[in-house]
Amino acid sequence: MTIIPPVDFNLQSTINSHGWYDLPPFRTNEHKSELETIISLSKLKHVHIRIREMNSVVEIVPMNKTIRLSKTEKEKIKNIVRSMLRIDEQLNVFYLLCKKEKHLRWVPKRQAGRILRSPTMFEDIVKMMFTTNCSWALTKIMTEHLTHKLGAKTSDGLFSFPAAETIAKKSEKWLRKEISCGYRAPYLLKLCKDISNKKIDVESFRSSDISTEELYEKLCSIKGIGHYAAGNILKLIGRYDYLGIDSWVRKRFSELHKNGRKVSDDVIEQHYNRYGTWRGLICLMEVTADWHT
DNA sequence: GCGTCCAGGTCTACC
DNA sequence: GGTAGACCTGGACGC
Repeated sequence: MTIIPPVDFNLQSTINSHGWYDLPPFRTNEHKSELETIISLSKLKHVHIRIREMNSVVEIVPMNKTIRLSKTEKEKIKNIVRSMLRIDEQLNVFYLLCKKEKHLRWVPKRQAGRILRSPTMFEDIVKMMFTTNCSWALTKIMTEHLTHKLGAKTSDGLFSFPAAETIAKKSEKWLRKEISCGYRAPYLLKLCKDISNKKIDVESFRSSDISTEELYEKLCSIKGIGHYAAGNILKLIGRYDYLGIDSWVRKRFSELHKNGRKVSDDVIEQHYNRYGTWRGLICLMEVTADWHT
C-alpha cells in the first residue's frame, strides 16, 4: 500500500512532532524514520503496520505477511494513515508565516508542523488525559498497562489500543490497580461508558464543522480534560487557536523569551496572539525546535 | 532500604 | 469569578 504525499510532507518530522511515537501501540526506530502501530479494522481484526517513506512515497507494510486484506480494508488503512500523518493538511499559509520569522525559518525547511495523531480520536483523548498531572514516565506506564492488559494481541505479539467498550466493562477499582491511572480512573471510565452508550461521539470531532470555541467547550466537558488537555487535543484536530499551556511550555517560553524569568500564562497568551489562528502551532514549534535539530 | 517531599493538571468546595 | 486543597504516582533526596 502506498500514498503519494504532498511535496511539503516529511515523515520523520511528523513522527518527531511530539511524544506520541513513544506511547504504545506506536513504536519507532532509532532515527524516527519509520513508525509502527496497530490499526483495528474491527473487534477481531487488528493489523500491525509499518510506515516508511521511500523516494517521496509513503509505504504501508502489514507486518503479518499471512494476513489477508480486502480492497476495502486496504483503503480503510490508507485513509487512517493519511489522517494519522496529517497528509491532507494544508500548511501553505502557516509556512509563509514561519518564513517571515527568522527563528522559525527551520519549520518549512524541515517540513515540520504536521502533528502525529492516533488512528482514533478516542485514543488521542485517553492518551492526553494520561499526560495530565504526571511525569512522562507515568504516562508511558499507564498507556502500556492499558494496551497490554486490555488490548488485543496480534500474531506478532503486539497489543492494540483497547476499544472504549472494552475499558467500560472494567471497574474503577480495577483501572486504578491495573492501569495505575489513580484518580483518573473514574474519568476514564465515564468517558468510555459515555462512548459505549452513545452519549458522546468523539470520532466526529475531527470532521466537525462547529466552531473551535464550541469544540473546546465540548472537550472541557469531558471529566479529566481541562484547559491544557483540550487545547492540545484541538491541535490534533487541526485547530490551533489554543496554546494548551503546561509546565513544559512555561519553562521553554521563559528560557526562550524572558531569560529564564517566570511569567504568567496571560503573558504567554499575549505573545502568541499576533499569530492568529496558527498561534498554537507556532508555540509548539518554538518550544520543540531543539527536538528537530 | 525507607520515609519524606515535590511536581504535574483537573476537579470541587468554598468565599 | 477566583482560590485553596485534594487527588495519585514516580522520582529525587536525605537519612
